[in-house]
Amino acid sequence: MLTMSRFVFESIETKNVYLWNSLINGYVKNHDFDEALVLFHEMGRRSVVPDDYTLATISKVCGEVQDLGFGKLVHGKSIRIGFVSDIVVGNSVMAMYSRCGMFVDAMKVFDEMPHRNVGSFNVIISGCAALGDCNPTSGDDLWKFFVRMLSEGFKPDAFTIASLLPMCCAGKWDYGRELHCYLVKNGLGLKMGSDVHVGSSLIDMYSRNNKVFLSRRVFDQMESRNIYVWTALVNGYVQNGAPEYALILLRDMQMFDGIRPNKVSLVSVLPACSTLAGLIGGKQIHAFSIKMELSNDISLCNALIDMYAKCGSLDYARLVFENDSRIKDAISWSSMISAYGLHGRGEEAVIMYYKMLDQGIKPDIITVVGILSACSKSGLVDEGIGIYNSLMAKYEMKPTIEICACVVDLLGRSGKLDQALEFINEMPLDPGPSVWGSLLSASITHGNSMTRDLAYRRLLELEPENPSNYISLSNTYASYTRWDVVAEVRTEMKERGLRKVPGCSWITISGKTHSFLVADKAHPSSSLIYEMLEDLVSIMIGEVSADIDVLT
DNA sequence: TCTAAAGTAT
Repeated sequence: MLTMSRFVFESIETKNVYLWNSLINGYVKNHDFDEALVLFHEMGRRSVVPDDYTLATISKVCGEVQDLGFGKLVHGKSIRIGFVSDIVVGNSVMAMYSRCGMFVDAMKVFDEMPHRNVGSFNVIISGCAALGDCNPTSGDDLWKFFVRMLSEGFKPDAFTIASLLPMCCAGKWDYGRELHCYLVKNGLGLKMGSDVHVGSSLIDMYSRNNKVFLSRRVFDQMESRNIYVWTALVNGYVQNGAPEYALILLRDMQMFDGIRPNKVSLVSVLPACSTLAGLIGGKQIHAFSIKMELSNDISLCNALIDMYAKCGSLDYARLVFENDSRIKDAISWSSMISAYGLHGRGEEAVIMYYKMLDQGIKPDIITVVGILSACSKSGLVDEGIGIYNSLMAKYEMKPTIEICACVVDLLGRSGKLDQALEFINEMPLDPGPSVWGSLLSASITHGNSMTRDLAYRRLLELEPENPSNYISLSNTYASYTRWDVVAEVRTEMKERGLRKVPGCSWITISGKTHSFLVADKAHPSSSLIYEMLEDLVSIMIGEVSADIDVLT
């Protein structure tokens, strides 16, 4: 179609600005931004003066390709030609600055606009939301900006609400339901026009607030769904601990809507396979990605490495890392380091870590957590501490609470509880539950009642509503037959109305899933299972010379 | 002509 347009365009001798605009627009619609820019230059060479339509479109293109330099030139041209007071040109210029990471300049344009429309506010709101913080004007927050929009008589539309929804996160903004309400009352999106943008934003908002049943309700109410909507719900189920529903949904999107999962859908669903420890499901996703010719995609490979490692197959994880992912980023290396750590192969994790540095890839916080926990699990205390110190010195990395918890775990696990406590006292951040939790489990392992009781005290202060802390405390005293303390703790829990959902583990054999609670004897093969467990424990504590045949 | 959506690594 576009080549036809081009043919007609070339055949006309005197081309006015409208002709140029429509051809440029054609390329933009086809995402051929480079060709649109080439045409704009050509237009300039032929001394055709751009109008408001041209400038708005080209500004957008500069934003899309993140060419700030040229974007500024277009902004200047708009000022010279006198279109800068045009609302759409102004909005477009703001969007360009915002997409090029110059939010402050976008705000400046906004402040200087003589006239605005809803879109002007929307550009600022979405740009600000993309930054992840709420600071459109100094001292003002995004909500105040939204209130300003209302007070100036502008009516929020579906764009406005869809940009505000991602800011509604537990602990940040609690306006999610109100915004949803506004949409319903004003007939924006959903049932009326089945707006897939609004729908996927709502689904995502409810999922992030741990209300996936509300995500589902939004999903069911929609009249039509696209891949964004389906994937948002798949991800919602994965993030909310319902991996089986995520897998069902992946099938349904193809069966009912004929929508093929893309790379984002597959990356979203892979952690579901890990949670279910379903190597077969994970392999099916892998096979599907090969069919879709996505198997060399970096983010998909990273998700596959993680899935294989968590499903127990270090070999497959390594194969994907070595053969499939041709380009490797920090996530690829971090995933592989964590994979070795997870399998108790600390030395190999350390080798990977140094290889990563050799490749010139900068470790991030996730890498550090991965390598430190790998060292910890394998008892490589000196290596771990060495890496920690070099990172803080060489890379000027600031320790996070997670990294500190890893260091405490590293020292504590190997019995250096005094050093761990010293580290906690000297760490630059307030030690949180994860830090005290690490000290606690190390203290229990090594039988140090002093650090243990200190950790319990801190944990109960920090999270008086977390039932796990009380259960752990009760179990500890039960092991000393201090039933008086146990009763006291249980009473405290009851008074606070706390209940702990018992943990369980499961395994799927030939399509049948067997699940087990603590001290569970309900399984028909229970006695056989416990016999095997005893054998395994004997091997681990070295009473029996390790004979691998016993295990296979 | 401008403005909006889904993802992976502790």
